Amino acid sequence: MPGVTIAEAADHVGLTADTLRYYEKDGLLLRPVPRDASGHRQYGEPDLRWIRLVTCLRATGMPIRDVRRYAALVRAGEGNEEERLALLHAHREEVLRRLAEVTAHLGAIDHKIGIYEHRLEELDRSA
Amino acid sequence: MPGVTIAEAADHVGLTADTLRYYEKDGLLLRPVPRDASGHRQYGEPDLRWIRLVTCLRATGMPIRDVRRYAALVRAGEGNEEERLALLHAHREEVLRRLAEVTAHLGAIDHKIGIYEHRLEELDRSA
DNA sequence: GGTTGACCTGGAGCGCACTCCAGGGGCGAC
DNA sequence: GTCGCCCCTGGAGTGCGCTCCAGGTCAACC
Repeated sequence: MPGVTIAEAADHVGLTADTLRYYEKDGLLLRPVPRDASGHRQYGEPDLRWIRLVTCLRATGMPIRDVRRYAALVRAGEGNEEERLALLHAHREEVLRRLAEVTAHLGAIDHKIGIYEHRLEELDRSA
Repeated sequence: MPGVTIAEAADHVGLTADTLRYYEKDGLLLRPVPRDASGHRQYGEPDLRWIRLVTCLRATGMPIRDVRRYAALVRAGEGNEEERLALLHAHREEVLRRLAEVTAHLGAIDHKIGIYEHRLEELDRSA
């Protein structure tokens, strides 16, 4: 048994079967997922590993089209490592930028929360 | 001059005029923005302050519908502070959850970057 | 008084990332 | 052999959050 079904794969990586088919059709995977005799997909460990990396990229906000570009680079084989690295670096910078932005805005919200808490305390005391 | 034009307001808060109109129509603001004699919107300082808070909420990923709920609470006036606070708290928790998730996934990507950097160094040395 | 430019409205359109569906095939259990 | 279940495909539909557009008003400037 060299692979798992799409339902099992979905379960392992935390996506739905529909999403896995969509990713494959959209060129996000390194190869067409192998099939068994009746045409059902059989995900091997390498497929799952790659999909887990894809979910890391997606979960950090990389757009589908960039994942596709990255997959294309890996698919093209050795020799473009600089390009892959540049893509990952650019993404990393973008993620850090967004983390900083969210953190800053969260600070403002925390401030607001503090104000409400203070106000409610006052009400409590005066009650 | 008790207010600024929509273009100026958009500029101040970092949104577009279209988005400001959309927010207003969608119930994200505390009140219909006041108009001048010819029907043009005039944003006052309170409007701008509120919109800045809205952008904080949006920038941290709060869905439009939750911003609308929050706006409705504030519009309803005093007496529902606990509810507002609960909403903000829930959002805060959600943001922290997402920050942690992104940070974790970013770690995996950093690891990948490290691998490529190492590999490229090796290539350099052997060249 | 004609032109320009900013604003108005209602509503259509768009990009993204899925998500769902109809219609059909294969296979093991009873 | 038929029931139930999982899988297949191509394509349509969905939700979100804007973004754009046509057609019109108004004030200012030349």
